[in-house]
Amino acid sequence: MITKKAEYAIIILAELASHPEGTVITSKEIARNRAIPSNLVVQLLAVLKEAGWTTGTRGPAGGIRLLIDPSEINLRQVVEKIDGPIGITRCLFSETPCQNKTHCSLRGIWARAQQNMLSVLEEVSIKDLAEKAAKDC
Amino acid sequence: MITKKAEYAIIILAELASHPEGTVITSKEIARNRAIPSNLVVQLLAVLKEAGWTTGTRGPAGGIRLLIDPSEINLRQVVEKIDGPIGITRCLFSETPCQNKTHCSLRGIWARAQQNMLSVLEEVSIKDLAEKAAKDC
DNA sequence: TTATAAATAACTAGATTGGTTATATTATAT
DNA sequence: ATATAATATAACCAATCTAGTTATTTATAA
Repeated sequence: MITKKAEYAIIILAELASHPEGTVITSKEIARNRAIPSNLVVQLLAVLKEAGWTTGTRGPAGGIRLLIDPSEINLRQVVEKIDGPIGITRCLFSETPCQNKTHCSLRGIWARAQQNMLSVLEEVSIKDLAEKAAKDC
Repeated sequence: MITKKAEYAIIILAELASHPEGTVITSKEIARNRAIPSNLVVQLLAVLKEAGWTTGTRGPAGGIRLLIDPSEINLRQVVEKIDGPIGITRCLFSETPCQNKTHCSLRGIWARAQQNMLSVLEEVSIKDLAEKAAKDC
């Protein structure tokens, strides 16, 4: 399952993308605007920073800003950065397929099902999402 | 995530489907043939029976057999019978979409991704799987 | 130098997963 | 009849994962 943390990370990036370039926003503002527990925002920003997507300046008037073009990050990338590799079954995590003949046939089906799902997430960028949200309201 | 139990249930049904009609196979034989813990096979058969897909006769010379045409059961049905409703995110389980504007936009994307995955599982029946496995070996 | 903000790290309750263990029930071969 | 082979049912458990919380440290603008 895609975790709530991954979903939060996407929302955080969308929030950052929807802010004017050159300006910063504090982690607390993000938390308030999006109703995410403040400490979780901080925790997730650490990972987003490690990915090279965001950066923060400390102290008064400090805050977070995007480092990259939001059209360059897709949802799959964010989910995998937060949750690690995606696998709809445990089977798809193991390197070697198992011996069982039915099981091996299943592996291909799981892989196809998963790829169908991932292709949707790959198609949608943070920018798409931020624009879509703005249009909805 | 689709659990190992659901995967086992699919394998059990495929094993049953690959046996000559009219004959039975014991739960222990299924366990041995497919390398599934024997007690888990029993546990899962209880659910498959409840679904109306299998039945068992007790006593010596007893065993399990399919009650329905294996082309009539698809993988999604089995997974949902064992694991309950499938949801790639927690969001898709809640009835009402949340207030957050980005979040609500996300919901539709999750739903599309999930449906793309499920359609693969819906396309494949237990019969398909049993035949595919036989051909592979 | 002090308030403010990010950054880092460690901890936790509750749920889920993948089983195991124990016991009951039933049908049939002898 | 009765021992036995088989299904059936229920309760339990350790390990892992999830969604957080708590505490501490570091940097910087005023």
